Amino acid sequence: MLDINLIRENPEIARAGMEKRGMDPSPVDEAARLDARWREVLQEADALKEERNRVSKEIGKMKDKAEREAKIAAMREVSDKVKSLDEELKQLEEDLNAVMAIIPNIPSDKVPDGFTEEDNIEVRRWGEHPDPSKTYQPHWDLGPELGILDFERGVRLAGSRFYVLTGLGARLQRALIAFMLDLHQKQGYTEMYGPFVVRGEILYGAGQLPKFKDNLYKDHEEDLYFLPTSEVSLTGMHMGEILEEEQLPIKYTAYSPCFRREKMSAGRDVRGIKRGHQFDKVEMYKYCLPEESDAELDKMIADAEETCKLLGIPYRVILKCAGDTSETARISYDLEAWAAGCQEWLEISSISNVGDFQARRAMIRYRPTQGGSPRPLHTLNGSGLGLPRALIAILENNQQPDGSVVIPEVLRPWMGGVEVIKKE
RNA sequence: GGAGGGAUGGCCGAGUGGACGAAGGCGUCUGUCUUGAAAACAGAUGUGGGUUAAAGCUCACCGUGGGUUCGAAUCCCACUCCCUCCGCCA
Repeated sequence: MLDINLIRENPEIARAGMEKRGMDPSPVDEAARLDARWREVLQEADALKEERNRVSKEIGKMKDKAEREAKIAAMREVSDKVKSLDEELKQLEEDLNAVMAIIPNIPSDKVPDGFTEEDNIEVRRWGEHPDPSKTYQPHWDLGPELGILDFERGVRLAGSRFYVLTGLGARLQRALIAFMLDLHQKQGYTEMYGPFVVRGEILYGAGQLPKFKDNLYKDHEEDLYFLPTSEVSLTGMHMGEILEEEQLPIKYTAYSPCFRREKMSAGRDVRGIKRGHQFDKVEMYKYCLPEESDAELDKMIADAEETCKLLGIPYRVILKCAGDTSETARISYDLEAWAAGCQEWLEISSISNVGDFQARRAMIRYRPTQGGSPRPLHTLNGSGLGLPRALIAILENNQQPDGSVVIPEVLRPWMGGVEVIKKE
């Protein structure tokens, strides 16, 4: 949610932001129009309420019966007018909120122009690629051969885009989760574990609703949705709160499964475990002062990179172009892991500075130490990392000529002495 | 699932139709006093919106949403959450 004052005073900035993303900027004008009308009606209603409040107090003290009755009759009329104006206001507010909810965040100046992946910029690379002269099996062949991945049973249980990790496959994923959570704690994040379902208002605050309604799983009778990412619950954690400046920055890490209907990517990435309806993720999240969010973003990118480095996953850092940046973000960097089997770069982490966009929407503010009224703070989120794609990178890149897979050193404490996953 | 009790400001807590944005206490801040601190005393101390150059004026907010009324923290309805007891259950 943008600041309504921006729409009032500098609508051209919001318009330019939408245009940079390749969107039609007319919602900005619509918002400005609704807001102007809203203020007009509000002033009218407030004036009548002032009169009603004032006269009603007088009525309470009146002795003269006739005069009293006359005033009551007059105020009855005023009240009727107030009622109809309030209804109009409510409608205007709903309309305005609906429009404001679809206006995206303004991309930072650092975000390159462009609308597709082609326009993203590679910032840097790290790591040795597996020998390109050799062939590596994609994980959808390798996994079942090693007996650690079962697609048929996933489909039996829940349909397409579901799979089962079996034996050492499940254990490897658990090792990754434990490793990442421990690492993020060392990096200064507090581990959180919360509900995997949340109320609609929490999703709204995080900017998932109304836009991604069709991508969410929902309980059939309660107002509860399955998390599409724990970013949602980490945003909701302090919804409506006023934090003290001294508390900032707050840094959280959380593991959760993520549930996505993937309606918008029907038919894409259907092979393997790259894009399931359910996947696990370890998330990093920060609440910080506005003036510190750029520096905190750089640190978070470094934290995600460290995760890849320790796992020995070769990656590149991508700065996303305006059209490819998520609507809640001012700027997003992706870490893409090289997967030697399917021969592609896989988005393994996406790290964003959201600015005050979610904070404004979720009403998360801080009180400056200097005093003064509460201000919206900044939030950042990043995956650290997505589990299926980390698994893919490890399985495919660490393949040996005999088809076995070497387990990264850092994961072995959780693998019960297993160093290599071999065919039985 | 059944029965009952409750939700008020940073916290505790009073308030059952008009002088209540809300007593009192705690906390916090400022001042007086003091070498300094404590104590005591005095004052201040919510959030959001509109308007305004500013001061100010004004509207809304007592869990949420509706309703009754000239007027609602207070009365009515629905919902949410919390607590206690009973039942059931991982």
